[in-house]
Amino acid sequence: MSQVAEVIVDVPTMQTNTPYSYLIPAALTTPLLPGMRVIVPFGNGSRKVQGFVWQVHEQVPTTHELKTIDSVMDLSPVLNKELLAMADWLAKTTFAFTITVLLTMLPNALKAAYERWATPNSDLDPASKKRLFGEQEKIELTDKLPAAQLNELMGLYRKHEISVTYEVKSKGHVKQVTMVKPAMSVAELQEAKQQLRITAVKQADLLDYLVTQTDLISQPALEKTLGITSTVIKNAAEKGWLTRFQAEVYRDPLSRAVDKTRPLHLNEAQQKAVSAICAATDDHEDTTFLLEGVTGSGKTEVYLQAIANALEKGQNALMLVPEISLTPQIVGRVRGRFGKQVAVLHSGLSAGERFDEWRRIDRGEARVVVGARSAVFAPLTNIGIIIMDEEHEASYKQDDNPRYHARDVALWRSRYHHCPVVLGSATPSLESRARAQKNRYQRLLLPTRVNQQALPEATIVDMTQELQKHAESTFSSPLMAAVNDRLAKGEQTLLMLNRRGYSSFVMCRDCGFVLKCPNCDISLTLHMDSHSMKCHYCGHEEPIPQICPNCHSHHIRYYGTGTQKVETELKQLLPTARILRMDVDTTRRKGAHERLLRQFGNHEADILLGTQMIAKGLDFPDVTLVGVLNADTALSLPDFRSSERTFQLLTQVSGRAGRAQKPGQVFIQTYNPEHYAIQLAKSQDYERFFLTEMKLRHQGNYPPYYFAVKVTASDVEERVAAAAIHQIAAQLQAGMSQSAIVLGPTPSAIARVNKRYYYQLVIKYKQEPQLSALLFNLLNQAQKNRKGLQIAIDNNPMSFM
DNA sequence: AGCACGCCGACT
DNA sequence: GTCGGCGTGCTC
Repeated sequence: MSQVAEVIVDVPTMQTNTPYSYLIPAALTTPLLPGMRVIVPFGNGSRKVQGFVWQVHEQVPTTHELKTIDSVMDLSPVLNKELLAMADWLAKTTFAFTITVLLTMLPNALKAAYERWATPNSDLDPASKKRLFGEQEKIELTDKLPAAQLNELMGLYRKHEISVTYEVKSKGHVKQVTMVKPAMSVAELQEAKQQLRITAVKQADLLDYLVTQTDLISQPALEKTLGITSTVIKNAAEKGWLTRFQAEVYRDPLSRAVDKTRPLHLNEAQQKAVSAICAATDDHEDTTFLLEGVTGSGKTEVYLQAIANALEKGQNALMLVPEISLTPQIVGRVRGRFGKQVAVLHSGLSAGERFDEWRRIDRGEARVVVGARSAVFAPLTNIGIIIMDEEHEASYKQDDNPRYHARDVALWRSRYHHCPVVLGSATPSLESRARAQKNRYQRLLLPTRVNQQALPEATIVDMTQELQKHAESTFSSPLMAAVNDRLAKGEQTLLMLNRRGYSSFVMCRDCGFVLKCPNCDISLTLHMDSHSMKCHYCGHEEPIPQICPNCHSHHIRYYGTGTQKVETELKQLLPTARILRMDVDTTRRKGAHERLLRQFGNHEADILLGTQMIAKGLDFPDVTLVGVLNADTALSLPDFRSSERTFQLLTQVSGRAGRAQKPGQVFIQTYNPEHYAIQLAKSQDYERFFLTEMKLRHQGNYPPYYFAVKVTASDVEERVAAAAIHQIAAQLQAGMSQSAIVLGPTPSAIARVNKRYYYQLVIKYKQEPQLSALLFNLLNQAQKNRKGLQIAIDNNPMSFM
């Protein structure tokens, strides 16, 4: 009896979201295993797609003929058993297609690149052939081809006058380098040297080198060390002195040497935490620890020692860090401790570098993985510990399909590997803290800073008062006095602004007209660096208006506050201060982030002005002052998590002050000085915040008391989106129990993005066994509607907006 | 997704 | 009468 492979094909639709059966080619030399990539014929004609082998089993009788796998792309599976099982689970819980999940787990380099090529048949008339193909034998059918030409070619294809072939390629390439090794004995080489003409200096150098060096060396490296050209080496190869061959190399994203670090001495609380975690690793228990430690309490050292223990026991470690704080500082500390066994995965890597790091993990050459959200899918085996730093960070949730939360995946893997998970934070998410309360998680506390330094003293500045005292300014007088004081002392200041861009919008003072994006429901943002107005959602760009397009007045002005504007204002107030600005615009280029931090660390600037990204994980000993310019921005958002976000951000950024010997000071400028999130952030009282916020969540039936699902419908026609969401609401209401609450339907907070209208609803529920099936049913129906209506389901959304 | 099939309007 | 528009259904 022959075998059949069940294949998940790379066609992300609801109808094809199931394995398809294929015959296995008889000529296969290696066994076909689940997790291998294959190329299969799919659909009519000769269309070929990439697929993943899901299962292999004995053939059973079927109603229709099976096609045969075209070719196998891998010698060994790119996805192991664990990752395949996880993909199945993740597709079900996030309402995503299995293929989408599988592709998310792999580096981009392993995704398929599809090509379609057209070749003329013999009965194509010569004139058309000349016109369409010119001198070429075949042309590629891409979207870039003019539509008319593409249509004509497809017409000819239907008439069988041309053929279309499909090619499926792997995007990534294994980097190869030419290696050189001596091919003669020392005596023979010396003999060869005797034969040289006296002027052949370079050849003599090369021979000298070959005589002494028996190790392998790459050709580029050899050329560089000896100062010779490739011609010399080529000639040498022809003369038989040396042989050249291709070898695989890794692109090393961290070529800089890192200083070795040694384990630090632990205080009592740290020691207790490390012991508890190590015991769980040693006993193979899937305990979840919530490591709650104030900023500067030495959480990283706890992580490192827990990782060291797992490595000693022959197990591997996974460490997740938010993208924003995946700074050279953190990576350096891990690399300094564990050296070359560390692989790093983050968005700053090129596709090739990412692929190489992934392969090092896959082959077991890297035993510690440090990375952002998607690193949770690293192909590590035998995991002994999983760490998730800053577990409350919203960036752990992916905001497009599959809408997974890295924390959920980490917990799944911990159950699979029977290993502990450490969720670390100074300000845990309410969900996690509530689970610790119920003893589902084990709580570990680090109550004091390692340097015995008191937490910084925080002052709330009431900006409504400031506004009355003097003209509108971003900076209050107490904050400016403090900044001046640091400048005089030669200490450093962090200033955080809750936004980006120069100013949030442009408004006409005469008629109130605000310049908006033509595609989206959002005002355009002024960017001084490019002298243009940009839409942060669709990327639309247009010139800055000089006169109001509505009433033609010249009184069109900038409103709101952005980092660029604040920087200009700050430079006027403090002409001598050296200011560094760090936001999305100044850190877009690769390595810019790192460079800015190094400059600040080297004391090349007095003030670091930035957005949220300066709040996380930075550790500069000379920073003694932190100013939050606008604490409110997030508070005014109509979302159940806005207080939590504000509290977390303020607490995080306050922790940046006074990390070393000098005491720190914090100023929080706000228009809501009495708000509990701001008051409790001032006193750094996480416990009171937790209790207060939990009470409100309880009253409002919000998570973590209720589960939530957000459903969004979008269409180019507003009516279609609105009608769809109302129909969905009715359908869901009918299928759920009385206790489920539906919020909406309403237009989304940004009701139009990229010429599409968005409508949404949120379901809050305690227990709805039918809901999952209802939602899948919804997706199934939506798929039938081909006119462009899109339905998105976000399980456990990070926000209701 | 991508392709074929099938049923209706404007043309050699 | 046909060419080709796109609405509908299927892909092992």
